[in-house]
Amino acid sequence: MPARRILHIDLDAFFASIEQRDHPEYRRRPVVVGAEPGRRGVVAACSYEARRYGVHSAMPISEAVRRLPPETVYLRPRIDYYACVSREALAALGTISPLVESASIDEAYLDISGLDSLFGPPEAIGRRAKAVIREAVGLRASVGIGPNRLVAKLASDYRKPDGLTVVPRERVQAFLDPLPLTALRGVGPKTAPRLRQMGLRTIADVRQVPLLELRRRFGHLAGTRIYAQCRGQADDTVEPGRRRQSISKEITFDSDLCEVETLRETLYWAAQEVGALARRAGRRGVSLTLKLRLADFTTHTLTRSLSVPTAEDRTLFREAWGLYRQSPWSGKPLRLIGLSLSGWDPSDAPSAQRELFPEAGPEEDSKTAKLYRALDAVREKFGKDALHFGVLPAARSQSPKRSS
DNA sequence: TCTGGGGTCCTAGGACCC
DNA sequence: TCTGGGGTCCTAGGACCC
Repeated sequence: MPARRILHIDLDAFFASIEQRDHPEYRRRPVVVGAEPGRRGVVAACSYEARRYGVHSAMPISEAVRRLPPETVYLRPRIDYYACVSREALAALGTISPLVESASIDEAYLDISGLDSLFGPPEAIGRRAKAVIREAVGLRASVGIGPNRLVAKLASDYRKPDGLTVVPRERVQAFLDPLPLTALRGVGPKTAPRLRQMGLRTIADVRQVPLLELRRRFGHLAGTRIYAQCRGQADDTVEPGRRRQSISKEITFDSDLCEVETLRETLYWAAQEVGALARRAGRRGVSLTLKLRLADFTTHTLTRSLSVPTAEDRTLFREAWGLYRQSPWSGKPLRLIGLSLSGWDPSDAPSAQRELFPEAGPEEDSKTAKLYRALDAVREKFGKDALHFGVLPAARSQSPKRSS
């Protein structure tokens, strides 16, 4: 197997940048996309102007409001629209390599092994990736190139926004060594303090710890993975066809809720949403998980294996409601309720699916994106309630079960 | 500070079977 | 009246990521 070369591309401040692209008047102003100020929730994304005030994604919206100046623009996310833009960008990357894997709505990995003869050295391929994104969707991106996914990802993080970093194989250890240990994949808010307590700060420090010691402290797999990553060893494969393992819908109430009828309606709404998404993906699942978060933020899940795979709203609701009623938390005030479907029926073969439920192609996405922009223009001109598409389906119209 | 919503993957215990 | 060992499935919880 010849050595691989992986490119990671990350669209800078994705949600906020799309809004600034579409609304010139938002440019050079702090833009926050996320929860509505005054309600429960967090920042989903923010512009670089907002980051200057110490605001970052996942920060409670209340804290962001405290820090940001009055000219800040607060927007609710338009995820479906951003997903269209994401697919347009992904399609553009397909002109560089056929091996493109979407890692999230704003990131992708490309296998660019052996493309030098076509496009030149890695730097040239990196510049080309940024250029095709710019041309296709008018957004800036940061690119990292390395011998595997870990190094490519850390390289794209290295210089932002609009960065390009290439780490050749022989420079990997020197690149990794000074980075903080939180750069390791799988080292988060729980594991990082435990490593720091061992007197470790950087990846070079963690590299001094023996394999068995890491396994003993963090478990076999996690320990093995930390050990390998410190040495620049990581997954170097790109899987273009990865499909999701589960489909879920959840909602946090504005204030904790224990009113049974509202809970029932919310759960029915969630079942409809999950069912519709599953049917659109051509999937039926056998594993249904109900998620409950109590007033004190403790979270519980209850799973039921169904006898027959399903994507049917009423079945999903019936089973989920049954789980809720027999759970020890039934009747307690809830902060969040959610529903998830997984365990896909293997007979729902992806090939058959694509015929039944074609994924939106680049053309449809570009058309949809244009439609969104046209609708926005109308709203801007005639007010945001100018577009009203008749009667909403009953359960959906009740969907924002956020008690005020 | 007071903590969204969408996911992935891992661990561990118990049931069950041979 | 004492009780192995291994494999697999199911379930709950937890850590992490964007």
